[in-house]
Amino acid sequence: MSDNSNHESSNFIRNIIKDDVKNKKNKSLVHTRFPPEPNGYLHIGHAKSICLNFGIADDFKGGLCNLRFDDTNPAKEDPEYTDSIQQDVKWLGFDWSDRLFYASDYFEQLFEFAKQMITNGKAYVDHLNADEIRDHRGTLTEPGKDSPYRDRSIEENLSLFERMRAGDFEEGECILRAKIDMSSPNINMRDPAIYRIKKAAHHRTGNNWCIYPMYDYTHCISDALEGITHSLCTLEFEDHRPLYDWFLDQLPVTCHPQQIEFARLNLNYTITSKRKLNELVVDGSVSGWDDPRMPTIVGMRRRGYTPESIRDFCSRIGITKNDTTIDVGVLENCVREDLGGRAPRVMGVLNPLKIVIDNYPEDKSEQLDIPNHPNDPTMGERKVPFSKIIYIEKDDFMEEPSKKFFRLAPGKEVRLRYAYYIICNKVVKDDSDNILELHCSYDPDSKGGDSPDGRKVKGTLHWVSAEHAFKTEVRLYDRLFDDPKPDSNKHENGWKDFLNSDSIKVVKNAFLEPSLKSANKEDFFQFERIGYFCVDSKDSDVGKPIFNRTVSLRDSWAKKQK
RNA sequence: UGGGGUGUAGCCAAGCUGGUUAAGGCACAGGGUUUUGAUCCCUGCAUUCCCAGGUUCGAGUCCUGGCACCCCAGCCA
Repeated sequence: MSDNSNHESSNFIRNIIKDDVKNKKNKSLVHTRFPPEPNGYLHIGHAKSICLNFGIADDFKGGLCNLRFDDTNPAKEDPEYTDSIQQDVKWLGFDWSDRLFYASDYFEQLFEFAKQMITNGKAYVDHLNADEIRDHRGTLTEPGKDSPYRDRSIEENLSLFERMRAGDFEEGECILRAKIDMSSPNINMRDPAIYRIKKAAHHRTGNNWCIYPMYDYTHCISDALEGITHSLCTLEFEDHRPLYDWFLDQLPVTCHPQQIEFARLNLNYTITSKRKLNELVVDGSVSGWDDPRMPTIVGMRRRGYTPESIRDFCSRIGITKNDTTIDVGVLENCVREDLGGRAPRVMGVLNPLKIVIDNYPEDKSEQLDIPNHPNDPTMGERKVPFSKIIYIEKDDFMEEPSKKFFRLAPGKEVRLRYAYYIICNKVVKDDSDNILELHCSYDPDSKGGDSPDGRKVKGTLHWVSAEHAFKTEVRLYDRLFDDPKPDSNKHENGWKDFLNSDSIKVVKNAFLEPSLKSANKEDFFQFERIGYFCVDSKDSDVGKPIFNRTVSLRDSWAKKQK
């Protein structure tokens, strides 16, 4: 199996950690965490973070990585997501062992810490409403103003905060805020909210709470409580770092993790925004979070991407603070490379053209022994039936070929892969000039695809015996968007205008070699000369697999045609 | 116009405390092998590191000054 994930190239975060280990910081321990909010499905951008966090833990002796759900907003979170996230991380090949945590596990502790902050004069209950708070916050260039409630006594704050917990106030009536500095040039430091009232049931704590802690307050404490050494997050949290450090400095925690930020993943022709992906699901643009066109982990899995290929991708793109956009071609190349080495080869005709081999006996058929992989004999062979009537791909025939076309044409000889040489003698058409079938003759001496006289044929075509063909549905997927930046452009009607109308083409009756009838869900193959396909995990039945195209083969001929 | 970041090829990205011909991958272009126009294998692809000055025997790496782009004004994360 190909797997480069253990041979990460250096990046600035690894370098920092390497130094920390060398300098015996944190007793030379490395402990990271992957902290998703369970409010949606994981996507390729999360894979980058997962590979970074778990990858680093794997690379350093004794390193650990926790899985922690950042579940502080009951309005948006759901067990559907905690389940899928765990499956996805596992499927990607990572293991959090017994270290599965929830921020909600810390609610009681978080509450106690908040009371301590009040006691220390570092937090207060503010009765300004949301609009007033915004007005008091100031702007990017102007300082904010203190709330009139900022100097309430410790006793009053304590009692008010207890009453918030007890449910004495309505949502929006008041919040607990940190008392820092309303004139800080960093807006995050202008007395940020710590607790807000939300009378909503939480997926784990039920109705135990009607106040919920905010991210900035919860995250750093959760990290500290778990003994995290390096807290890796994306760039937009960079100016939250002073707050992260401030909270930990106020509290009696013995661990103070180092937050390090890196750039999130952007892919061209792709959208990675939970909100927008959700919109596609809700409005029916795709069939669900696991639609094979989605950049979600479940979607990519169903499309035929392997964990190995995704990990390889993540290691190739690197980790920096540069705001960059990766070419999806890199991703596609990663699956091709992985599957190229280990996908069994098979033959299937998607767009059939009938061929009658005139000199092949009427009722004869034979079982040819065909290797499952041209470059890897250990993958064995299979039997593929051959007979008088076969199908080839329509594109593989041209009545009036250009000089560079070396597939089948009238009077031309080609090889049927692993079978025989055939030569085209006659083109049969209907009244409106459509080609109905081709009549060819074969060379019995060329069995297997070689002729004893050593004559060369340039073209080799895949084929399927008509009477033996297994007919099933094949789906040809393409990019979901046809614009490289569907996200950023201010197109009149928004990003959905860039949805690619050809992102799925369904071939209802593809003609596949019969061995494919017994393929199982998630099995992958290379359909020779076409691309990589996998058995759809949802819509397939035993004996009736349906195939999804993961990615096409590189096609320099098609490229030349343009 | 406040604060925080980033600028190395078409797209990513190494480049440790300044030292030699500026890694590697993707893409692209040529050539070879080939029973997949696939794979594989060669070869080419930044006199130059956002720009301008400066320090130095020597700068992508240090200094100064510009410029460009990204993020921040949720009781979201």
